[in-house]
Amino acid sequence: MRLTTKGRFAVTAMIDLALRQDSGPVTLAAISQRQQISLSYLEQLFGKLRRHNLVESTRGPGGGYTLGRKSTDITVADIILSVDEPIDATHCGGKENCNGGEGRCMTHDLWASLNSKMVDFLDSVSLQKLVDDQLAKGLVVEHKTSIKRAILPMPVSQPIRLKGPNSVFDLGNVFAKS
Amino acid sequence: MRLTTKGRFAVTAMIDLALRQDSGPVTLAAISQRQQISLSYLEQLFGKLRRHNLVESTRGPGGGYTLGRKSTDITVADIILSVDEPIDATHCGGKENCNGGEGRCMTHDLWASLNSKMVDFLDSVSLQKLVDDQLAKGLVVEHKTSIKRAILPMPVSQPIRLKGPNSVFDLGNVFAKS
DNA sequence: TGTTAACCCGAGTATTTTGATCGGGTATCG
DNA sequence: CGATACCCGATCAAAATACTCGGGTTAACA
Repeated sequence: MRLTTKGRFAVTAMIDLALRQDSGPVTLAAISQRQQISLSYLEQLFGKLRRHNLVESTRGPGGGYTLGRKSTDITVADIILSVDEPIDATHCGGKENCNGGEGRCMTHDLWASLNSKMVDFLDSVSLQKLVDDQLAKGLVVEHKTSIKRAILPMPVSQPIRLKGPNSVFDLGNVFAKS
Repeated sequence: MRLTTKGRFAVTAMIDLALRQDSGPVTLAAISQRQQISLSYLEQLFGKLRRHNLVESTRGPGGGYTLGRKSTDITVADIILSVDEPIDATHCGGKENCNGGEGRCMTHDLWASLNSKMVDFLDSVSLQKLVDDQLAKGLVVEHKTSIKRAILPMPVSQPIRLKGPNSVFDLGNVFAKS
């Protein structure tokens, strides 16, 4: 399990999607605008999310993405594991001198257990929970105004890269009550 | 909060230290050998750990590191936050268009709360707990054989880089019980 | 039928982080 | 003094991150 902004972007996008999918498929272009995430980057992330069945896609005009299953059945762990695709690397690679004599490489089971606890935790938070949190905080969702196909030119606001791989979780209020 | 192998290295090294500090200061060279982490990298990590008062250093021959406080009073969160030194970056940097109209940037409080839950969790696991886990798993600690200063030449086994930034948490058994 | 909206996808890029190396310090024990 | 060990900064290769580009394919609609 890895925690980076990559996962954060994915979770943010999924919340945006969950908030709006009732009025039909949501386009990545729309999410890109609202959440200030580059369109192409979203495409990469949603490619993974789709391959993990967390979202379904509809092609062609009026298309977009919808959730692959109920938002109560999608967890933060699902999302993060989909995009991070970590797969192993235990530094000792499960190889030779991992077990011998002087008890080296405590790393293996140590992190396996700590990691599984992390996953358990993130698995206990559903997408719906996060959506509810947002709604509780007063976020107002504008539903698409009636018509299937709104032909607004959409003045493309380019998401600006603030800093490079800012693989960072906000730590501003670590000790604040959630 | 970020979870990478950097934090894992730090935690691993701290466990090693906690396991052996009773017989006096533990040298980084020794940890480097046992845990297969490059000496210079350890120096960087322990520099940060020392600045955060998690460890104390003794210079000169016979010197090394000891814990800065009881292992029951050091948590995994302490260690990871020390070396990762993340500090912010909310993509919108708390700047302008974060609040306006259509409720953009849910990211802020969303991740603040999720993050603080993560920290709460990692803060609930003490270094002593991890040490106990290791001991329970049958790890045997060889204490330094009596004398203060053992003058063994220490055949320097170079830690081999297996792959680059393998910033990865083992995911082998995500669904295994801890 | 053709245009257009949208997904799709792989190749390529700049920046940052990672993990390590090097080269020099400084404190301290004997 | 001299060895041990902490200290520290500069530098580096490899990788991951965040993003761009350029071209697809699918499908609604006129």
